[in-house]
Amino acid sequence: MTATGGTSQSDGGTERISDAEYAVMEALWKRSPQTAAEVCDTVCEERGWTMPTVKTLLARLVAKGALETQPDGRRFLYTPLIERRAYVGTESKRLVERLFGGRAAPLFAHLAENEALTDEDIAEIERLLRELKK
Amino acid sequence: MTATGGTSQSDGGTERISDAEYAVMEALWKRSPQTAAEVCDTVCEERGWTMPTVKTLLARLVAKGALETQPDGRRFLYTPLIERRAYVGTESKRLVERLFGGRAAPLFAHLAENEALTDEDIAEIERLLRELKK
DNA sequence: GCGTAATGACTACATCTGTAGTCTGAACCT
DNA sequence: AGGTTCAGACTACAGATGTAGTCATTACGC
Repeated sequence: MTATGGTSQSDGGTERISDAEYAVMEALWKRSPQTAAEVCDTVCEERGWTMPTVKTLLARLVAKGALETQPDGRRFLYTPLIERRAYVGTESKRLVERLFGGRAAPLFAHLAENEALTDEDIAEIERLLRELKK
Repeated sequence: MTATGGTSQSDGGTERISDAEYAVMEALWKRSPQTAAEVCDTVCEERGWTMPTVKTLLARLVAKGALETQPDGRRFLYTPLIERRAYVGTESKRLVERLFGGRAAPLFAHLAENEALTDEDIAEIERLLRELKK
């Protein structure tokens, strides 16, 4: 289960989560279970969507195995079946594989060159490097 | 001009370069100008494509403004109009924006946690950090 | 000069994605 | 019990993407 493409990832599926679907997942990673209406309250204004869109995306995510449903009266409560950290890790690695031949340092170099690193980032990365060397 | 999505990037277009298109761009970043046949020699076996596929992708990239053509007899020589480093930088930043709220350190943390960093990567990152602090 | 082959132009079709509309039935409310 | 509303199920459609086929023209080779 990965986003936006066609590479095999997990759970026997070849689907990825698209950008729009990801927005829905984010809402549910932040707080779940939620109903479709609640998800819409969270994302519709910000994304300019209406309920039909959210319902479609939810249904697709269920079909992809990314969400599970619990009946709650006449509606469903939606819950993620994949962890955000897993998804984020997969997407990160995919980018590194695709654009940097699997090596993280060139990615880092690009971010550094484009001033995408704050002082805080740098401090934190240094800390992580120290831990890595243990 | 960015890949796989719908966000505005440069040259007045809203198109992104898809995965398949990216493979074609990679061939031309490595060596250009090239004819369609030459590109196919480079990518067709590895990707399991045939000439019509390559020709379509080339035409789409031209339409997207990512490639330019020089007539050479009855065929074109294709040349990238965007630099690999620009594209790679854009995609890197996009991932960071999308999944990490614009902060690079969490991305780094994810890669580190998933053992995506080699000793060489670490050494190189440390070197880059030293330069950044100058 | 003639025949051939290469290649761009154009088309095809399936799938995915983005966004939304319609309908029906059952839960909900009075 | 009856009326209403909500939400899932289903549909729609456009654009993007992946992969490939067909055709016509002209460059190329002999």
